[in-house]
Amino acid sequence: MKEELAICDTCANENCFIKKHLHLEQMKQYVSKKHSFVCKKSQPFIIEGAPLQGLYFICKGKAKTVKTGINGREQIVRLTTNGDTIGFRGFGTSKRYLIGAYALEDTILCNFSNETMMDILKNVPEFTYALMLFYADELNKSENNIRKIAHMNVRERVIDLLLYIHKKFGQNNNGLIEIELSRKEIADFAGTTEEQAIRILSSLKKEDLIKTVGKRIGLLSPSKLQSEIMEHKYF
DNA sequence: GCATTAATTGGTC
DNA sequence: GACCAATTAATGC
Repeated sequence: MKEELAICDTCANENCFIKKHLHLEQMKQYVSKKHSFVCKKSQPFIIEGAPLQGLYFICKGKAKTVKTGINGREQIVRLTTNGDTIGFRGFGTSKRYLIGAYALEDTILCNFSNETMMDILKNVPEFTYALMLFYADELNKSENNIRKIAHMNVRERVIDLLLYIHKKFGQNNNGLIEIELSRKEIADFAGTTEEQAIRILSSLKKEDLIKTVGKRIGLLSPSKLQSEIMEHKYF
């Protein structure tokens, strides 16, 4: 039953790198070599500093990737969901993972071994080219994040996060964003402490800009929030 | 139902 | 804006 979890042929993730190139005849042999499994909520599937074990793709679910700082403080680097890929950094250049990854909910993952990935990269130029474009895009995002952390204050970074998850995960018909992050995780993303994140959420709530139901957050006025961080969006 | 964990608030540096 | 303490809410077992 485990291997039945994720079949690329019937997968709905059109944005997945594998799925996008599945029409190529050569890809079929590699796809059959992948290994898929379930990672339970809040469990890690990549340990920071552990030896590389290939590339992971999210078939269904959500995950965070983190970097651990000096005093045990974590920085959330990226949030990922269906079709996204994880563990691509350090590929070829490093023997160990430079990030850790945790499931934010029960998540079905697909794993391609180092050897399989190497074969694909060497033999399927379309795939390699697409991955290069992806890297370039990720680098750009990473540079934007540096700027954000340098120039934005905490309130602005929290607002930025809210708009980001709003855009990435969407809002359901109750007006709540389709992801559950703990206050700690919000803080880890915004590069601050849990208390500070809570205070900012509280004031945003008082200002009628957001609403909260348990861990879920809803944006009442995305445009107002957007305008508050507008000055940082020059690009 | 109890026990551990998360969220919140207030205060100090 | 971080760190600590106290209280309350939520969640796991």
